[in-house]
Amino acid sequence: MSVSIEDVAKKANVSISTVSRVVNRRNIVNDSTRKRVELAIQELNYRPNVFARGLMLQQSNIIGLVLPDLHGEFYSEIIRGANRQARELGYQLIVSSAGDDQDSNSVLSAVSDNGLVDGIVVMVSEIDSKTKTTLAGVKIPFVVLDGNVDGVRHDSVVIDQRYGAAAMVKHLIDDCSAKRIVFVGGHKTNLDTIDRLEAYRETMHRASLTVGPNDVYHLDFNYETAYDLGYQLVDEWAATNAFVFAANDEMAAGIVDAAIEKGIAVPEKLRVVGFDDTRIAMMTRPHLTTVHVPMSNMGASAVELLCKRLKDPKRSPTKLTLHSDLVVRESSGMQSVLDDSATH
Amino acid sequence: MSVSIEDVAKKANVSISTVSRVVNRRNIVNDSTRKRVELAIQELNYRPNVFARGLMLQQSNIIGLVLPDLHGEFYSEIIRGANRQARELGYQLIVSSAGDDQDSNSVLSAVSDNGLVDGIVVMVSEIDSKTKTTLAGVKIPFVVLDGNVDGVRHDSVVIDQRYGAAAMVKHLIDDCSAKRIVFVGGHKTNLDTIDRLEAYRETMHRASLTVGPNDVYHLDFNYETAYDLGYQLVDEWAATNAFVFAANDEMAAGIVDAAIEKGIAVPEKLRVVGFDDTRIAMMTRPHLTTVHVPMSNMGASAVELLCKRLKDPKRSPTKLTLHSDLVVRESSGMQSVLDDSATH
DNA sequence: TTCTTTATTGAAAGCGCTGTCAAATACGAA
DNA sequence: TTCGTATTTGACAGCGCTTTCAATAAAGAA
Repeated sequence: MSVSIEDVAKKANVSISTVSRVVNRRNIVNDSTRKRVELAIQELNYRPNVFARGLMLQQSNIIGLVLPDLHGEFYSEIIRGANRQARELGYQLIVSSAGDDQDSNSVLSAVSDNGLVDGIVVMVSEIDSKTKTTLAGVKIPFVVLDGNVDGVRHDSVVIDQRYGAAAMVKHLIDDCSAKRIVFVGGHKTNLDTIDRLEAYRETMHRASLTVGPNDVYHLDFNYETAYDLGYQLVDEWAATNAFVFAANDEMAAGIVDAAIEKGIAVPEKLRVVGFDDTRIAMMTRPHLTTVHVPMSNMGASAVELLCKRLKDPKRSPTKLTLHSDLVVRESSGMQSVLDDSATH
Repeated sequence: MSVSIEDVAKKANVSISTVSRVVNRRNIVNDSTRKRVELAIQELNYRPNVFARGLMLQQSNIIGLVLPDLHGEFYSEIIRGANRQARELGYQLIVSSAGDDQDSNSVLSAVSDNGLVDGIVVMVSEIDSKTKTTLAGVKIPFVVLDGNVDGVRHDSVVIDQRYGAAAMVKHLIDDCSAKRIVFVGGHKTNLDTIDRLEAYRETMHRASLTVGPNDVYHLDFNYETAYDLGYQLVDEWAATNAFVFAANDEMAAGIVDAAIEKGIAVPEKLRVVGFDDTRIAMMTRPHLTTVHVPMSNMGASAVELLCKRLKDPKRSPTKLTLHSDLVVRESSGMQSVLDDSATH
């Protein structure tokens, strides 16, 4: 069906070895022969069969990207960054979502065990022992995105979220005179939630502010649930002059909307801030004060790291830390000098 | 390195043929042998090498998804739907963005010519003769998403956007008493823009309303540019009691924000509506009246159609039309009875 | 008993490619 | 002339798998 190396060889009147050499720019092939072969390749529009090649070389130039979900701006940006970087380095990207129907472990092993991909970028939103076992059993290089798996050698790309979260809480306390801050996170076991929550607690503690029993909520990072929660509690929050620190922009937007729905002005009566600095932060009214997370860069860096390891399997495991930064906009109730640059 | 069929054969004390038969559930293998082989497979955690298999079978169970871009909610949802459906049907998905650095044609031929993918879902935002030529040269099955390429046999999934756009314009005229409607679209050559613009013109014409020389703008579907345009024109629009029909939610959000920034209340002083019904439509204040486009479903349907053709190469080309629907929310200035269901 | 028929298994070809090794050729040196 | 040394090319093994075809064993028919 497709044109094979043999067709080219016949057309150029050489052996398949010679064609292979021309294609792979291996040992020197005589100039005139090379030109003949190249012409034949072009005329037949020949492209080496990836399977035959993969079978010989034991590599595919494909890398896998396994995410907890594919939903929303956050993952979209990661995919985008990863895809761009992969192409740049000559790789194809296979995207998988772990959370859908099957558990992440089966997806992971399915992707890694059949030889299709040379390596994997995997993002784990929570690490249980099962995930750990699966990951430990993965025999091809992988880099963990936004997480760390103790006891298993691997590269990783992480965000210094604690810094960003602490900066945010500090901003609310120092610049906006917050006395009470309510934290709305994702699931209790979610890694990002844990980091951000801890930084929040620590910073509160350091400022001698208490975290009350009704000051921490665990939702699921979605707009709708945050809206529902907000709809119930927004009055109380406004009455007690509480600030709301949501662990992502979507939830912040949900709470903002709930407040406005109930006639509570943001930021005048209630201050709400988010996390991630997705496009949502700029599309909600008022614009969200948030913490910038370099999403696209995360994807790209993870791919880059993986490809480096693919090239040099015995380099020592690297942990790349990307920075998160406070972005002050309107929803925290303080028009800052930073605003201009943040608007960009 | 990896465990091969031979390892399994040795362990189970049979020939590789038998192992292959067990794996592929082919001819009946004796029960006791089968169990022995299955045990060996499990113990060794054997998975057939995709390259060897692909080489024999001439198929990979991988399909390609080529999109104009990977940015934002819209494409994110398409990827999500496509990915879910692909997995369900036993396929892997390779995602590529065409627009980034290289032109879509080179991406397309790169993806299709090396045998890696069994078929392609391709979304083209505009069709020039070059794209057409490339597409005509693709030798594997492909389905065109949200577009049609004359003269080339292929399946396609399209949205009846004209219907949705017309319904929107009618809504603005009939329910909201619009006399002037400004259309803000994407590039002039963009297929979606063309469809929506034409439906807009036609519906305006039918209602005996004129489309003035300053009533149509061509931007790029982005929030920022729409914000900028809005910032300049929002006063005039409000003064002339104009409605704004943006060709996607992002641009609508940008215009809404520009208006609010300038102290023009939406929808009281200016009415703005969007298109696509992305999550953005629910996250902007006021919530956007928009046209629902089944994004996730588009991805899923395209994949499904492709897989059907892969199974039965000689079925006649199918054109699947998905429906778009008006979703009335607040930004068009009319609280409708539909609102409840739309909020969902 | 001998011949068919059926169930089960193994041997081996080959998918398209890379890479090793040896063959063929050319050319200058001894 | 004969030999050594590059230079260039082709033959062929084999990557891990599927699949055809033949071999073997088991079981019934004649």
